[in-house]
Amino acid sequence: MVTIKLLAEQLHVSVSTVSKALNDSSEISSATTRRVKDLAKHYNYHPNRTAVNLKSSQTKTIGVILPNILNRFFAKVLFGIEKEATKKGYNIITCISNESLDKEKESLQLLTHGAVDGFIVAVSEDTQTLGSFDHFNTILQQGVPIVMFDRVLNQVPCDKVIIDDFEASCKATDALIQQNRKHIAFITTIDDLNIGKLREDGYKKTMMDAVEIHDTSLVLKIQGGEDLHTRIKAFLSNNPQINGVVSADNISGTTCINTCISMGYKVPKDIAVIGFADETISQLSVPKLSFINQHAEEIGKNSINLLLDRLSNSNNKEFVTKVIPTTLLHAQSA
Amino acid sequence: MVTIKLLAEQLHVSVSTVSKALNDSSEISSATTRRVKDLAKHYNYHPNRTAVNLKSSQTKTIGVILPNILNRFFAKVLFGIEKEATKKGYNIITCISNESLDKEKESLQLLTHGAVDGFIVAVSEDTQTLGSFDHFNTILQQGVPIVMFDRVLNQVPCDKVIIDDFEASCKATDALIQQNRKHIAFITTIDDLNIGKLREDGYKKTMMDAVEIHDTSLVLKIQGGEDLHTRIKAFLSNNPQINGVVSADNISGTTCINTCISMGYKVPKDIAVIGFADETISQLSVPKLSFINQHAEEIGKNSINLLLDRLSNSNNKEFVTKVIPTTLLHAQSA
DNA sequence: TTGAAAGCGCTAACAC
DNA sequence: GTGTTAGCGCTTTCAA
Repeated sequence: MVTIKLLAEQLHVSVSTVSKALNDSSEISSATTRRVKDLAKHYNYHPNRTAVNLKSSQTKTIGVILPNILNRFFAKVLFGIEKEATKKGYNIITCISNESLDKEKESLQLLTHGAVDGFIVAVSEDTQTLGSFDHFNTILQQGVPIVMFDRVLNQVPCDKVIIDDFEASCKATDALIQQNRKHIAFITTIDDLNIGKLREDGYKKTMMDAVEIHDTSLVLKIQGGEDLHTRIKAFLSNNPQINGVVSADNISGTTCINTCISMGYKVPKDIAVIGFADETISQLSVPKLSFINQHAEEIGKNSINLLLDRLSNSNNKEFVTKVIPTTLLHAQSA
Repeated sequence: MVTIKLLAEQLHVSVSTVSKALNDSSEISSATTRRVKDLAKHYNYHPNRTAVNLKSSQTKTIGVILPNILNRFFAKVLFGIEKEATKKGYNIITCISNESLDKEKESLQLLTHGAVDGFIVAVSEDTQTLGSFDHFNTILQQGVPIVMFDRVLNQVPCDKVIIDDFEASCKATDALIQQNRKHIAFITTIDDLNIGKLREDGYKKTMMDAVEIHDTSLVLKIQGGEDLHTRIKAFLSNNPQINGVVSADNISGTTCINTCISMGYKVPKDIAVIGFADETISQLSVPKLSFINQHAEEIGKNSINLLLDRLSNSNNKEFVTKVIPTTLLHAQSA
């Protein structure tokens, strides 16, 4: 490894001269600066990150804790975070909690002590179910900032980035109602998450408020491990009056369309479907799924910018909760 | 931040005593060790990672450079890497090259100088197209080990983890031939990647070798940005003799099934489809896609283990290329 | 059994 | 304009 010391020896100057020259200090003559930089280039010298980190007590890296990287939404948020982080000169350490509270705690612990400058996290299912939040507050008290996104904990005082799940679901349901559909079902595989409940509430509220409907019984809750197609098919068979579906997660909408088609329904004529998804998922069905776009990349970008803000302004601003607007995109299924 | 120094002062002992006690050195009396550990727990002391890193000149973190995290295959490999890394006490810094050579170079550069102990990378499309590889060899010469997976560069002497794309494609094609299908098409969206070419070669070889077939003209190459459904529909219309399809990537198989269904074909009766995918993707069509499973998680696990091996055995073993066997999984589309 | 001191690579007061 | 020195938090030799 080539160090400042080596350069100093070769040039018969002191390490501080080299350091200053490398950092374009005005104290150093331009001649010396040139010599130093030339030699540095020649040796392909780059400052040792660890040493710089220790000296500056910051790492220029952010810990990102995700419940599940195989979920396209989280992958996309990560993409957004990485992109913006790189632009701002930060690296990201990714930890996957796999929906487990213990893994989440462990990752926080491990990274807290000097490995990262702050955290971006979407809490695990476990954490949300168990209502556990002490581990976050401990970190916060040590002065390490956290930004939570999507799955957030109200009991933790920190910056947050969310979408208005309730409103988005209202929007989807209402779009179906506007098409004069009266038998609208709600399908969810995320009943155990807060955002799942919010989306269900949005659906129910909209249905209750609609003229001549008031029917909120058409709710299908599917647990992990169950076969989507089988459950949906049975559900549709048992409720032949259904002519619209709101899907709360990012895969059941697609499966719903495919199931409808396989059962001989025309989509959207007989049954219209709206899901929470994105352009890519939309393309996976024929007809293409109409969807609520959550702008996952935007969520990632906002999360890291909120964090970097907090990192640079040590002054204690009020914590903010940023709501990223959703968009209803009419593809072909509604 | 609570440091060893603070503990030492509180206990009226030296920092070295504290350090040794914390590390269970036999030099220190059990009484002192206890006192130190108790106070450490009381203060929730944990060693500063950066300082330990600087001292030990290792970071216990691995740089992972991926072309595209939105591709499910890479997300899954990352999942496998993270899981195994955590088990072995390593963290991972994730960089996304976004298929760009420049970003790939930049990430390597930035992390090389003391930020990570080694790299796991799948090279970008750019890199492969341009045949650029100096940036890897530079890193290697500095003694930082690299493991390449899936998209590998023959010109770079390092450990590699791949699947036998040629063989996998042969296997898929042959399965269709065994069903007495003679008009088998090949659909690809990854024509510009080596693995894409290998899969095409496997298909062609198998077709040429089959009795009474020798027809390898039914190849559909789709570029990024084009609409899959539209292209596939036109292709199938123009070639009504097609009764089998091998899809080279992990989305066109699904779209192909949906397109077939929408055109009134029975799947697999009229047209059978096999893609490169996994259980989750398979579920997105009705009928479910039969697929070549690449065991992405396994690839991740093997990659990091190869890297950690290389990290611990500084002895220069021969570089290995590990081939992870694929599995043909018959779901419902073939 | 404990402590002093050096050093990992770097930066930045402070001297010269 | 350049050099000396201390110190970031830790480990580890060596001395006591």
